[in-house]
Amino acid sequence: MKQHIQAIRSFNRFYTRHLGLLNDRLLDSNYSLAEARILFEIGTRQPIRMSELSELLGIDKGYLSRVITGFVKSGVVLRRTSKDDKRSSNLSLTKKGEQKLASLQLQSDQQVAGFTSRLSREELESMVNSMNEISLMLDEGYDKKKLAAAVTYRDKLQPGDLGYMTYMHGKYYAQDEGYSMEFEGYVAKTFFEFVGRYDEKNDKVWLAEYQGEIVASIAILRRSQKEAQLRWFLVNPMFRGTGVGSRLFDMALSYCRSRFKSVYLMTADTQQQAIAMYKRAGFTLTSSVDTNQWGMRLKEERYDLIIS
Amino acid sequence: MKQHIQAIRSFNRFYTRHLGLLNDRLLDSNYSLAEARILFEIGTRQPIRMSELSELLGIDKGYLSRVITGFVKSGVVLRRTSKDDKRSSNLSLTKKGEQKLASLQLQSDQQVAGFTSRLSREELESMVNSMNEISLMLDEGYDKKKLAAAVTYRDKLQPGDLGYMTYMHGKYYAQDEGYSMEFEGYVAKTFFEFVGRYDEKNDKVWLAEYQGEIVASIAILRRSQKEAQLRWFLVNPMFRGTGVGSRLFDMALSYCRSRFKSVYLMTADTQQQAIAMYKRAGFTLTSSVDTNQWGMRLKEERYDLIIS
DNA sequence: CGGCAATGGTTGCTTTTGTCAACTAATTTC
DNA sequence: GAAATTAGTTGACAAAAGCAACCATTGCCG
Repeated sequence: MKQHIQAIRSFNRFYTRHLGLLNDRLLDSNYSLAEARILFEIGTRQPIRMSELSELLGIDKGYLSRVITGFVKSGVVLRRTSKDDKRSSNLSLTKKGEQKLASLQLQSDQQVAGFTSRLSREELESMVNSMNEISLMLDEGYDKKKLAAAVTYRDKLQPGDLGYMTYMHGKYYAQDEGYSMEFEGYVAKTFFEFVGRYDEKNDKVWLAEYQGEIVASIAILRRSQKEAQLRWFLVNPMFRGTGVGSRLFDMALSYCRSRFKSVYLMTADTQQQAIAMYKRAGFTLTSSVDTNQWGMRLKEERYDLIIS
Repeated sequence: MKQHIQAIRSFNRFYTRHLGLLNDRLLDSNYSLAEARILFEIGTRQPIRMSELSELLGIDKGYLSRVITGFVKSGVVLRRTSKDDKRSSNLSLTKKGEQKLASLQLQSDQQVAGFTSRLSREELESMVNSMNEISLMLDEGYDKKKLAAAVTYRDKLQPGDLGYMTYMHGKYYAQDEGYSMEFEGYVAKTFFEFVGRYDEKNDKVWLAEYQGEIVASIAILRRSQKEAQLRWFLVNPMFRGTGVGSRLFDMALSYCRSRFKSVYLMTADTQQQAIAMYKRAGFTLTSSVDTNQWGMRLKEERYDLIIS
C-alpha cells in the first residue's frame, strides 16, 4: 500500500514535469496553456456555457470571463446569449477559431508524435493501454461498473486463448485455493484434448477481454446429442463482482437452452461463489466424491441442470 | 498511429486536470506547487546545486533563485557556497525544512490515498504497473536498453507459467508465422508431458519478467545422461533486440555446459533470427525434414551442439 | 599565461496568470 | 412576489513566471 502511494506520487512528479515540457513548446503559438485548454474544450463541446467550462477545467470564472472576452475580441470565439437563460451565453468557435484550433491541434499532435517516435508499435500500444487504464481508474465516477463497461466479449477462439486460459487456471487456483502445479498440467491436458476434438458447430467458448487481455472465460462442450458440459468458467479476481462473470454464464446457459436437454459441470466444493451462481441458475448437486488432488483434500462435485 | 496520438493527448488533458485537482488542495500548506516541488527535490537529492534543480524541474533560474532566497530566509533551506566552485552553492534542508517537507509529504500521501481508496488491491497494482510503464517509456533517455533493465529473471516455475508460455507460443507463432491453432494444442501437449516427467534436478526453465508478466522463456530438458534438449525459446516481440533473449540463451547454454555433453533443439527454418543465434553459439544443422504442419509447409530442422 | 567564452547565480523589470470580492441581471424557490 | 441562487462581469490585487542584463568564477585554447 505504502509503496504504491510512493509509486503514484513519483508518477505524478514525473508527469508534472512531462506536461511542463509539452506546455513550454506550446507557448510558441501565442496561446497560454490555459487559453489552449479553453479553446480546445470549446472546440470539442461547442456550444458550451461558461459555467460548464469553468467547472470542466477547474478555472476561476472571473479569469475565464476575461480570457473569453479576449477570444471574442480577436475573433476566434462567438458569444451568443442563450435563449433559455438570458444570464448565460453559448460559446462556439468562429471559422477563424476553428483554424486556430486546428493548427494548435496539429502542433500538439506533432509534439506527442515527437515524444513517442522512438517507441515501437507494440510499445506504443502497450503505453496507450496503460494510459486508458489510469484514466479509467482515477476518474471521479470510477467504480466496478465502469470497469465492466470497458470489457468486450467474443466467442471466436484465437491463437493464444487456450494458453491464456491455462495460465489463468494455474495462477488463480494456486492463488485462491492453493492448488499445486499439477492442476495446471491437468488443465493443459483438457485443452489439448479439446483442440483435438474441437467442433465449432457444437462446442463454444466465450471470452471477456479488457485492454486486449482475457479476463474471464467459459465454455460449453457437447458430450452427446442431448447433453453438454460447462467448463473453464473463471474470472480474473480484479473483475469479480463486476457482472462480467454472470454475463458470460448467461451467454453459455442461453446457448445450452437453445441446443441441449441438459448441462453438467464438475467443480470442487471450495468454489463457493461459483457454486452459488450455479444453484441460482437451477443446477443441483448430483454427485460428490472425496479426492486428494492437486495437493489438496477436496470434494469433487458434479452439478446438473435439466433444461425444461 | 493517429488514434494513439489522440489517446495520448486525451490522457494528457485528463492528467493535467487530475494534477490540477491535487495541486489545489496542496495550497492549504502555504506552499505553491513550484515551491513544494523544489522542496521535495532538495529533500531527496540534497546536497543539490541550483543549476541542477532548475534543470530537473524545468524552472527558470531567476525564479528559482528568488524562491530559494525565500526558503533561506524562512529557515527551511541551508545555502552553502561550494568549495570546488565558488560560483555555485550547495542546498540542503535544515531541521525545520525536513519537518515541513515531512508534513507536506504526509499531506500528499493522504491525498493520493484518498484518490485511490476506492480501488481494490488488484486494481491499484495494475494501475501502478501502468504508471511505471508510462514513466519508463516517456522518459527522455528511454531506449530498448532501459526496457531491458526493467526485466527480472527467475528459474523457479510458478503456477501459471506453463499456461503463459503456451499462450505466448500460440499468439506469437500465429502472429509472426501464421501458424494455426493446432500448434498451440501441440505446445500444450508438450507442456502437459513435461509436467508429468518434470525433474527439478535436471530440467530447467528460465523466465524473463517485466511488470510481473513473462516476456521471454527458455528451457533445457534432460534427454539422457549426456544429452539435453533446448525448448520453448521465445521472446515477446516488444523485447526483441533488447538482449533479453540472448541473456536467457546464455543462461541455458551455460547450464548445459556444466551438465551435459551435447544439446539439440528442434525449430522451423523460418525462425531466422533464432537460428542465427543458435549458429553463433556453435549449433550446426543436423537434419531437415519437409513437413506440412500447423497449416504451413515448412522445414523442421534439428540443430546440435557438441560441448567441447 | 592571458584573454575570451561559458557557467552559476542574482537582480530589476515585465508579463502572465490567477484570486477575491463586489456587483448586475436573470432565474428559481417557496 | 420577495428572497435566494445562479451566470457572468469587473476592479483591485497578488502570486507566479519569464526575460535580460549583470557579476563572479571557472574552463578553454592558442
